[in-house]
Parts: sequence; structure tokens; C-alpha cells
Amino acid sequence: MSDRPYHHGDLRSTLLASAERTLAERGPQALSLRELAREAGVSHAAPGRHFKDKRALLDALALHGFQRLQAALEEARRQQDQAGADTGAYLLGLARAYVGFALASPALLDLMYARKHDDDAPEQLAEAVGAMLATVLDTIAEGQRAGEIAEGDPTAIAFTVASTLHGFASFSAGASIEDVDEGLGDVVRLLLTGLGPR
Amino acid sequence: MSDRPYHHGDLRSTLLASAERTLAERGPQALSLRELAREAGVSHAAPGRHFKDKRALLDALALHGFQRLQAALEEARRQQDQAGADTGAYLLGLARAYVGFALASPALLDLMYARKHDDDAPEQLAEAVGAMLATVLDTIAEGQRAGEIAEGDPTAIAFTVASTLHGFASFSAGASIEDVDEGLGDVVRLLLTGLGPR
DNA sequence: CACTCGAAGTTGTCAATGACAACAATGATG
DNA sequence: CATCATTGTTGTCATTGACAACTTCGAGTG
Repeated sequence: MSDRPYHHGDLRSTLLASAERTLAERGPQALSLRELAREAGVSHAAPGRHFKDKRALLDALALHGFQRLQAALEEARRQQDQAGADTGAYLLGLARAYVGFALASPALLDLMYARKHDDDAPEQLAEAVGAMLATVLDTIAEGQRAGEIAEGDPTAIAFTVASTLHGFASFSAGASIEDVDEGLGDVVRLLLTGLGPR
Repeated sequence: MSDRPYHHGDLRSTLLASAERTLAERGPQALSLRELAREAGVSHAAPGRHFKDKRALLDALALHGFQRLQAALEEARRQQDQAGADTGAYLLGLARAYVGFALASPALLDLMYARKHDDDAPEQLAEAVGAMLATVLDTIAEGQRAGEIAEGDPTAIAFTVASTLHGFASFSAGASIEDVDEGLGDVVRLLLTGLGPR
């Protein structure tokens, strides 16, 4: 028919990229394996060779999202390392990275967490969440060593920080970056000083 | 055919209840208007009289969820009123209510927030989120009057608290109630005292 | 170098679904 | 009791996800 080679060559990545775009532009309901196949210029059953299920595609998409989010968090930490920053700056950096991701890809973030509490979700997703918590934990532990974070179970502290970040990101989806970034500074400051009376 | 009356009488509520059960048991992907119709014993097009769209059903479901969550939060506040509690107890009460809802209906909570950041979401959903924030805000403002919460923009403080609650709830979905309740105490305590060195 | 064999794509098909249109029963209101 | 909006029904259509059976390609292997 066409001069297109029989083998696409990189169908899996193409499908994932296409899926992420559709997800961002038209939401999860609009995702259709057949449409992705059409966009990639392959037959309607071709995606089945790379993803057993529609669910498998969604899982792969979610996992890919976690990997990128994780990379963004670690990149943020590295930048603060270079700047020799204090713990507050580290936390703000992590927060910016997390919220930036959430603003850029709200639907993807939803997907990532929605699939997480399906009981038959792949363990890789749970591991990805664990890796993120570990990144926050590292920052907290370092802060404690520097005397900039209060004593106490660092895991509990990290969990609280991660909760706040995720909740803030979840609430902020849809707002403008400027507004959010301003609020973010307040949040990190409040988190450090506490809500109780001085 | 059957002796069932032509008019169901309460189809809308029946559909919503059925949908919520399916959502909880088998996830959002398994929701089908036709199946809901079958369960209710009506024809496959009957739901269309009550919900223009599948999306309209999901919106109604989300809104109903917000209403129940809001009711739980206010109920928690009322109980603390009777006990004449301090602000820490108030916050813990709110937190328990929020997280309790999240543990009982994780898929519903997902749906509630997922629909929220679709640009064509009904404003009622945004209003529902606003009402929740207002409830937290009330508690914070009262705490400030009692000198149990630090000075400062109460809205920013309330937003931080709400973020932490939502994030914690989101992370906790899937865990056991006991574990979560223990962690919850830590979180509220940390929130009040702050993460910085004492 | 010819062969084989597995990976990747294709066509064909099926039942299920969401949406809609045209029609029917019901019961509230004048 | 006549009307008429509401609620339900039947029929139909295009789309979809899943699967089965077949084909093309290319990487090794003897």
C-alpha cells in the first residue's frame, strides 16, 4: 500500500507519547487504543503486540510519569547541592519540581495515583512512590544532621512533607504558575515554622 | 412483561447508588451505563433521561461525594464543639474525617478530584472544594482567636492544612485504618509544631 | 548461504458500549 | 376528561477492546 516499512521500528514509544498527548489534551476518557494506532499509522491490532491490555498501556504511562517526576526531583536536589543551600531551600526546590510537574501534567498525575490503589496494580508503581518518598527522606535526614530540621522519626517527617506537597499540587492543578509559586513559598515556610503560636 | 411498574420511581438515586458500588468494587473503568440500567431493571436508554452523558453521571457522583465528605467534616467539628476541645483536637478531628472518607471510598475521592481539573467541569464541583476549604478556614480562624494558631493570613494556613490532609489521604489509600490513624497523629502534631529545630 | 523461527504487524470478527432518534406509557394539571 | 411534559422503551449506529489466524520481516544458526 504505502512505502512505509512493515515494521514501525519504535511503535511502543510512539504509542506512549501519543497517549500522553491525548491524555493531556482530551482526558483519560478519550484514550482509545485504536485511535492511537491510527495516529501511529499502524493497524488497529498492532498496539496489542506492545500492550496486552488498555490497562497495560495506562500502567506504562503512569510508570513513565513517575520516572520523569523522580528525575525532576533529583535534578532539583542536585541544583541545590551546587548552590550549597539550606534545608528550606532544598524543600522549596523539591516542592517546585513536584508542583511544576503537577501543573504541566495534571491528568497524568491523576492517572499515576488512580492506578496506584487498584489492588492489581503492578508493584513497579508502588516502588516508584517509594522512591519519591526516599528522595524526600534523604533531604529530611540531611536537614536533621545539619540541625535545621527537628529531631524525630525522619520517616514520619518526610511523609508529612510529601503529603503536603502532593496535596498542594493536587489542589493547585488548574491555577496559574505565578499564583501557585507564591502560595508554595508560604506553604514551605509554614511547614518549617509550624502553625502553633510562636 | 413483568409486574414492575412502568415508572421506576427513583431511578436517579438507584443509578447513583449502583454506580458508587461498582466504582468502589471494580473501579471506574468498569462503570457502564448499560450495566447500571440492567441492575436497576430498566432499559438500556433509561439512564439517558436522568444523565445526559456518562460524564454527567460521573459529575453527579463526584458532587454527591463532596457533599458527604463535607457533611463528615462538619459533623467532626460539631463533636469537638461539644467537647470544648482545643485547636489541635479540632484539626485531628477534621483529619480523621477526611482520611476516613478517603479510606472508605478511595476511588470516589479520585473521581472527585480528577473531574475537578477538567476545564469543562461543572462549577458546583469547584464550589464544593471551596466549601471544604472554608470549613478548615473556620477552624484556623477560631484557633487564631484563641491564640492557639500563629498569626498570619488564615487562608494560607488553611490551604496548607487542607493540602496536607488531602495528600496524606491520597497516600494512605490502601493502608489499614490503624496504621493510618497512628500516622495521622504524628502529622497533625508536626504540622502544629513545625519541622524546623525547636 | 539457505533455513527457521520468533517478534512485530495485519485482517477479520465479536460482543459490549455510548449516543441518539422515534415511539409509548404514565400521571399531573387545567 | 383532554392534554402534555416526564419517564421509559425499542431500535439502530459507529466505535471500541479483545482475540484468533495469517503474513512479513530480520536475526541467528547450522
